[in-house]
Amino acid sequence: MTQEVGKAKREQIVQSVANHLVREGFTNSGIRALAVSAGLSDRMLMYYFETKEELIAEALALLTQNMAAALDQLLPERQTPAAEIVSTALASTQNPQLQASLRLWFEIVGLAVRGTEPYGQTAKQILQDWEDWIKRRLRSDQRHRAPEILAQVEGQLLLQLLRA
Amino acid sequence: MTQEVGKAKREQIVQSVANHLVREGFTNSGIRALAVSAGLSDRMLMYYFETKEELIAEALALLTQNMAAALDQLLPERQTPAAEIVSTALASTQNPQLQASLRLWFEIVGLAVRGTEPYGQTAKQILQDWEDWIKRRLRSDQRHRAPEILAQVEGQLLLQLLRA
DNA sequence: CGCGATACGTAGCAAGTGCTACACTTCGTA
DNA sequence: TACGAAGTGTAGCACTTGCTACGTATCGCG
Repeated sequence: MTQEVGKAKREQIVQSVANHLVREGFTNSGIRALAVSAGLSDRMLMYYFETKEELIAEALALLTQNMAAALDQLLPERQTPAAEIVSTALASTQNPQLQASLRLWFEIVGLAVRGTEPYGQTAKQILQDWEDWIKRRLRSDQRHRAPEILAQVEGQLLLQLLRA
Repeated sequence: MTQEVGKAKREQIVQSVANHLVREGFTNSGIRALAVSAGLSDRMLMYYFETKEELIAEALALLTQNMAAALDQLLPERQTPAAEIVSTALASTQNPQLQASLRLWFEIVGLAVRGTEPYGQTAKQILQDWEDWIKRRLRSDQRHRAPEILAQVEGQLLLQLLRA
């Protein structure tokens, strides 16, 4: 079971690993590369985390939170027409930081479709966050359109990233 | 450079590898596993193909063709309202064979967003095939909507596969 | 002081990766 | 029938993967 020791250090490591994942993606993210990014030895990584999967899961959870927060900053929470929600979401590819996160998102999707954890759960959570974000900006009588709008956003983002 | 020998055998190997990829995805698709699926030794795989990348690229090219053919069978080539195009495309997740191909597609996307070849080129090609498929079914005055419809389809497929 | 928990370095293992060296047979053709 | 190309088996290399064994330094606390 996971130890309760070195909480502050753990959190700092998780933050470093999250940054690494956004920058590099999942290729070249072995424990040695992650350890370098976090400024310690791979030996220490396995000291603070029982398995690599545990480490990745925590980093992804952190990124999920950050992503949700970034979304909220993107557009104030008020009644907004669907078209504006879509165009605002699409504009996020202009921001290099957000674009890197989106690349990572589609990598997670690629892993999640095979059902491998923790990617499946992470993907569902992120999708839910997107949908909630959209719902909070739609007029109440429009909320049922959220999934359709989400699909439009995801599809357009995919096209934008692949056609770059 | 690639040799011109054993063309028939090569094609049969490529077919086997393509089937393997659809079934298994890219994880557990090392040359040894691919060799077993193709019914020969990994040694022979490297005899017919200079690198693994060459083999994968050819298998993906074959799958791209097959996918385009499968799409054409899905809906006859005639003027069709956008909504029907979308719903027909979405119904493809009901067919297990097509669903497996779609999973692979999103895996390819995950690799392509980092620009790693041959996935980037393959992804662009498949996207183009989808778009052409849609265009051929739209009234001429509706063709400009093809990218938007494609986005809707891709987004809905993503949601369907992830929420399963 | 002494002792146990926390923290860390060095080295390495077992399995898997793409790929290769070398020896051998089988075969079509001249 | 001889000879070179095509085809194949056995073994292994160099490297990366996640993870571990073992020893030691440091620290708070009784």
